Order: sequence, then C-alpha cells, then structure tokens
Amino acid sequence: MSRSSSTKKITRIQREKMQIILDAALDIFSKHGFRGSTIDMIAEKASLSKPNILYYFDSKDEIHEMLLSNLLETWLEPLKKISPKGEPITEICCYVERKLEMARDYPKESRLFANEILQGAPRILHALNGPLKKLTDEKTSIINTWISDGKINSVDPYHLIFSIWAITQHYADFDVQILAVIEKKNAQNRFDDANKFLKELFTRLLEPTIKLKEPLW
Amino acid sequence: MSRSSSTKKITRIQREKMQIILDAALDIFSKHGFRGSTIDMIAEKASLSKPNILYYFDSKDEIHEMLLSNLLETWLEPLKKISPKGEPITEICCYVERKLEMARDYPKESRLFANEILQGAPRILHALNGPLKKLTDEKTSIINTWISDGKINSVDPYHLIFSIWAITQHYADFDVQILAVIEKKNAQNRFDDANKFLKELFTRLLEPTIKLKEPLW
DNA sequence: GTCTATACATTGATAGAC
DNA sequence: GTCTATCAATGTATAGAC
Repeated sequence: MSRSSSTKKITRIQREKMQIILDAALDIFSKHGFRGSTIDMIAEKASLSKPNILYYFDSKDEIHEMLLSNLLETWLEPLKKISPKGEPITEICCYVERKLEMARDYPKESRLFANEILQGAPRILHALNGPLKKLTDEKTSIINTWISDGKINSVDPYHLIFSIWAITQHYADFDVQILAVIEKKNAQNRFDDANKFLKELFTRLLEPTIKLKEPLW
Repeated sequence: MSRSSSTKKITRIQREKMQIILDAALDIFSKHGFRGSTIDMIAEKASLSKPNILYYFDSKDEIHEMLLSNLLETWLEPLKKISPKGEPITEICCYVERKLEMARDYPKESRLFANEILQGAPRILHALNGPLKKLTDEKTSIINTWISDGKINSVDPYHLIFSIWAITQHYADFDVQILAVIEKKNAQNRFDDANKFLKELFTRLLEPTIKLKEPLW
C-alpha cells in the first residue's frame, strides 16, 4: 500500500516530494491533457523514477484528480470577491484585474482547466453545475441590482461574465499565439497593456451615459 | 504504398471515404488532442476498421496534419474581410459576428485549434509567426488609421483583436461551461445573446465620445 | 524510500488472406 | 479495398532487491 492511500500523518519530507511531483505533473498535464500525458514525462520533469512517482500516488489518475481539486478552489476565488457594497465599475474592473493576474501568475493552472473543459469537463462537470453555477447566479444577481438602480448600463450579466472569463483565460491559454503576433519589445508589457485595455473596455460598456437624440455639436 | 501517397487521380468514392475519416478524426482530435487520440477511436467513429483508416492515410500524423492545414485557411478568412473603406464600427462588429458564427457552426475546428495552441502550437507555429502575424499587422494598421482620423476612440488595436479572438473562441471551446451556467431556456439563444452583447461592448468602446470636464447636469 | 525488472494492456503500423 | 492476425513500441502498474 503506497503512501497516498494511508491516512496516517505525512511527514514534511513526504509532503515536499509530493509537491515536486504535483508541480511536474501540472506542467505536463496542462500541456498535453490527461490522455496525452505519461508518467514517464512527469517522472523526467520531476527528476524521479517512474515507480517512485507511483509510490507517492496510487495512479496517474490520482495525481490528475488532486491537481483539479486544488485548482477549483482557487479558480472561483476572484469571483467570490465581487461585493454588492462596492462601487459597481470598480468591482468589475478589480475582478478583471484579479483574473488577469491569475492568468499571468498561474498560466499552467489556466491551461489545465482549459484542457479539462475542452474534453467536455468529464471530471469537473458536477462542480460546474453546482458551485460554479450557484456562484455565478449570485453575482449576476448583484449586477442586475446595479442595473435596476441605474448605477450601470443595462447589459446581459451572464455574457458580461463570460467575456471576462474568455479574455483573461486567453492571455494564459493562447499566450503562444499572442507572442507570435505582437512585437518582441511589447511582449514584456502585454499584461499591463491588456489590463489598461480591459479597464477601458468594461468602463465604457458599463458607465451610465445620457442618450442624446441629437449630437451636441 | 497506400492511396494517400499516390499522386494519381483520386476517385469520387475515395474522396468520400477520406472525408468520412477526416470528419471522424476532427471529432476525436478536437476533444482529446493529438496524443490523447487513437486511431481506434477514429475508426470506431467512422465505422471503419483500423487498417482501413491506414489504407487511406499513411499515419495518424498525416490525418492530423491535413485537418490542421485545412483549418488554417478558413480560420484567417474572417479577419481578411476587414476593409479600410468600410465604416469602422460596422467593420469591427461584422468581424465579431463572423467569428461568432464560426464558433457556432464549426465548434470542433475551434477546439482543434485551441488544442494545438495549448500544446504550444508545435505544428503551426510557423503559420502564426508568418501569415497570421502579417495579416494581423495589416489590420491593426487599418485600425490605427481610423484612430488617427478620429473615426474611433484611441485603443490598443492588438488587444482589441485579441479580445475578439478570445471571446468568440470561448463560445465554442468552453461551451460546456457556458451550458452549465446559463438556464436551459436561454441556452437556445446563447449565440444571439452573445452577438447582441458584443455589438454593444465594442460599439461603446469605439464610438467617439466628447470628453467633458464637467458632467452635463 | 528508491531502484531494476517485469507483467500486462494499449497503440501505431504492417503482412497477407480474401 | 477490407479484413484478421500480428509485431514492435510505449505505457500503467506491480514485485521484489537493496
């Protein structure tokens, strides 16, 4: 019976080894998907032998499972922070900024998630139908209140959130395409430039405007 | 020597069989990525035997290669149509609409592309650095002209295009997540709703506004 | 705990009967 | 053209020495 099946306490050393394996596995799974990854690839990345990997985890599946469950918690975190008490446009723009920071700082996690969704979310569909839907419904409800109160323009709150998810994920998942297209000298600042652009994009969408029948000039 | 290596003319029947194989392969590759897909899966999907697949194509790699090269042409098509002579905001919104239609009508192609990019674009990096970069530079140039002429607001044209790519791809690639979040009764209209939302999003971003030091009221 | 050796299943591709 | 049989390589997982 391997370490991972035991419920006895795990030493610091063991935890560190498991973390090394998980780091390597994240690297591989995020790039090749579950089926496209092999324990050999993970072992080489972690500088360990294949049986040694399987000493700490019962199976390839178990490693993947653990990565996904770790991910889901952190992935919902930014959305949770949207508060009905804050200034609406600030709340939305801060959410965009937090998501963009996650794309910048945790691109592998982003790609792991993207791979899972692309495959039809076989392992996390329950989490999408449960916690994610529940949380999203709460936040669209807040946005709808802001709209009713005339604090922001009337927009479809679901598609607003989808567009935020889409764009921020894109900067992690499609990074290679972005780097291929923009000039090298601008590559360093791509996340700052993106943040500036997105702040303007969503501010202009949401800030209440007076509809004029005739232009001013 | 198999059929696919021959340069002799290919009969209608043969072309049809190859198309059946390509359709099945698109289904599999788009979901599992290249390494995650097997010829057996493709064979079952196509209702053919494995050796029969390999009669028409020399290898698994060749099938994948053909799908990707078919894809690249059609994938750049909508961007090409942006014209410097049109009305700027109309041109951008039509581009968004065309891309959204492709996400709706060719979701598998979208996912095939997403899988390739997620893996670091090993097979199409040259196309990203070449044709895609060239075309994108042309179009950002047009957008910059519109900005100089005061026809639209000043925005970063690259990030404008990235955001369009991101959102429209999202409706294909992350469809399972979208369906998990929105109500069933709204699922049918999700592409129409998205189009309406995006039209407003980009119109508000781009339409020239008078910057007032003081509000009007 | 870590390694070598190996069992067993899957997979890409070929040979050869029909 | 299509099938059955099969091979070589790869991949998951285990056994057992150290």
